[in-house]
Amino acid sequence: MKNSKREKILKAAIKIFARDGFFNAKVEDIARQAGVATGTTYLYFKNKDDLLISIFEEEMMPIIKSAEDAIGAADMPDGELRAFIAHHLQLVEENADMAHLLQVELRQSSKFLVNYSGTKFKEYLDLISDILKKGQSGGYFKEEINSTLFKQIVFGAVDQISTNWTISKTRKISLKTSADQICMVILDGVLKHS
Amino acid sequence: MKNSKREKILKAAIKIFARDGFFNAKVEDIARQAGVATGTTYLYFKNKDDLLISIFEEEMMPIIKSAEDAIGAADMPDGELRAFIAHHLQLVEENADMAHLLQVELRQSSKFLVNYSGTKFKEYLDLISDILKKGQSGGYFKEEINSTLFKQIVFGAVDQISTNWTISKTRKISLKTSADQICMVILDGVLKHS
Amino acid sequence: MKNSKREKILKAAIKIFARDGFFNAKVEDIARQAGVATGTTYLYFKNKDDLLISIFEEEMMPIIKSAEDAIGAADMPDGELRAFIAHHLQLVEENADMAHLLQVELRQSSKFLVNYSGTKFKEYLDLISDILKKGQSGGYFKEEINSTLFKQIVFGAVDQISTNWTISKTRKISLKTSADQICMVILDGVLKHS
Amino acid sequence: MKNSKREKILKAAIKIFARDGFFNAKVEDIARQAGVATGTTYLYFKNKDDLLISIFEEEMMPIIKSAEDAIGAADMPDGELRAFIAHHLQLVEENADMAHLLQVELRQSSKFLVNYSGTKFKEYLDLISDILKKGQSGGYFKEEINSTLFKQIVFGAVDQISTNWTISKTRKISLKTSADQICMVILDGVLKHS
DNA sequence: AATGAATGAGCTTTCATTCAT
DNA sequence: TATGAATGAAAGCTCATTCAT
Repeated sequence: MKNSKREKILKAAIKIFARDGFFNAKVEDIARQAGVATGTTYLYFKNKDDLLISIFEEEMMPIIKSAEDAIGAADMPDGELRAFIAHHLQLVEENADMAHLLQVELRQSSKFLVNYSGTKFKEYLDLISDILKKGQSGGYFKEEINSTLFKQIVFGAVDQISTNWTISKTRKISLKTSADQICMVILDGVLKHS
Repeated sequence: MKNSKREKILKAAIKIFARDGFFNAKVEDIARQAGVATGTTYLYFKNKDDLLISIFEEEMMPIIKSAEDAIGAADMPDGELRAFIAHHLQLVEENADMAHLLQVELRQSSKFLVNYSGTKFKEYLDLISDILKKGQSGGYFKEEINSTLFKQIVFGAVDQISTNWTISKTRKISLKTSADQICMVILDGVLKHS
Repeated sequence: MKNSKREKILKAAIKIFARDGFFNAKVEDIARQAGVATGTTYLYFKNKDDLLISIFEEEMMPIIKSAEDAIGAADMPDGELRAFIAHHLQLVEENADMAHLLQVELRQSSKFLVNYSGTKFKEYLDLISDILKKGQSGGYFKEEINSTLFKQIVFGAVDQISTNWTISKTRKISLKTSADQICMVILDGVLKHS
Repeated sequence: MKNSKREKILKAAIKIFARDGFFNAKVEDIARQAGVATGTTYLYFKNKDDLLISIFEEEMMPIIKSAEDAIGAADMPDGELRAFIAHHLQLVEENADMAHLLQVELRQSSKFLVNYSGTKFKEYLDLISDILKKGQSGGYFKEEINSTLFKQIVFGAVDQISTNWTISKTRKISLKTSADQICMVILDGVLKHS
């Protein structure tokens, strides 16, 4: 494996950034976690910032891909939305560290938000707007809903619940239940069938 | 005003934290912004962390109060929800620094999230669950929706849109339009009237 | 004394730079020598480079002044040249550290040489060309000698001997003797009276 | 060529040391310039210091030899001095990197000055004192001039002018003119024929 | 002999916090 | 109370040197 060391450092960074937060994380700790010397980190990454950026750039790819697959395997627009939401929450459950980074550290500094909202993260959010648009074309979803806002509403809701679940000690409400409830509200609304 | 100096430091901290982020903000800059000496900050606050904590503890109060007033002035459960959402987005527009802190810096470290999710911030979120519960009792809202999840869904959606609006340079979509769309989705859902 | 601390750090830097060389000198050692904490150095100087630059900018002034005085107290062009040379060598004897910096560290990097050859150091060298020009006007010195080259010849000779004297352990040849010999060669040449 | 690789590294070191200065020069850069791997450097040289030392020890030899030849080809003591000076300045012109090292980096640290003033560099300077002594024996040069000081005066003058010429961007005064003027001053002095 | 990835000691610089005034 | 100069621990990053291949 040529890039095994780089990969090891990246995985270690995810873990340490998630544990300590970007600013409190020490490069030395990341290196130790990866089983390499401090200087080795700088052979593969320009600096600490580059480490965080690389995580988002490189780790988003498989996430997007598997989300696409999940959506592709679903029937009907509402099924697709359910698939996206269920997939995201499952990801949070299986990969808590990466989820924490996406939720918490990505917001850390406007710098990152501005620079990277246009890249991989945007691609991910666009999966939601694509579902909406397709559903609108097919006559399933309301035409008057703006796709830019819709993707933020859905992601915001899912993300907030994920963040709380990650932090929560008791985890009384399962992510399965959460997924169902988010879908219910987003698809049908909170108002009783008028 | 006995505590005018303390208040000045607190306001300065909101501004500087919003501008630079908690970790990049320098206590010296906060003091300068407040028009006091660096050391004076430590007469009123234990340390830099305490400054951030105090902001949430003390600045949340009037926000909660005015949100309550806005809700109280509304008719019907759906009107209350509209009121909450509109109020929050208006707050973001009028008080961008504080909004940024709530959105970005509050998430900064799990430490803060864990310690303070149970205090003033929780009170704020509970305004949403109260609206839901009242609406459920009155027969307007679906009973099967969990209030803990609902408040997170609503806040997450509103917060995500606020964050994007704050960062966005163009601000093509007005917060007024955003409020309407959020209400539409949350109240009626995205699915066409079945 | 308001600037006593700054002055102490500057003096300490001269000593440590002279002892260890610019690159080997540690800021921590300079601070310790000055009797202050490491961080204090950065209250008065932007960085390590600024420390070296400040030495040249600020310590050259009194040197130039006292050289001017020595020249002013001398009779005749040849007396003025003798005065300059004797003064410089005396300076070397009395202030070995500063002399070392001028001789060795100033040459260190082209960066410094380029940036500072036009300032205080140039002023010092110009004392020599002024002596030449005055002597030429008075009919004492040969008109065909270029003043730009002359100042370099004289300074180069004096500087080389100073450097060797500073380094030399035995110091067999006194600086007094050296001054006489430099003057003899520069004024009359090595050739026997033709 | 058995030692072609060693020679390549040495030449590369001259170039890089001249370009960046000894302390700022990276061994990796030297290796790259030489077209070898970093580690290879350490097969031929003990460490970075040894590289600088070796340059002086080994590259001085041909310089001394060619200076000797130039002197040997000259007539009369004054011709020999002219030959030495002209040769040195020509060397500076043709081999700027090596000249820079001799002028700037050799002075860098007392360590090098102390350890190496007694070796090849001393041999080079002794060419000047030999010229003086021979001229004194032949009745051409003043007996009262000390040869140790004389060689420093001549080298100092030539070196200072070389250094300035190397750094100077305009190079208004040619090295040919410089050589003539140095000779004029050293041989006949600045004083008008008394 | 040659490689170049890996090492880790060591340095500059920052900044939250203290304390003499 | 208020000041702001001084502190010094702490961390990011560099690079001479090593060593497994």
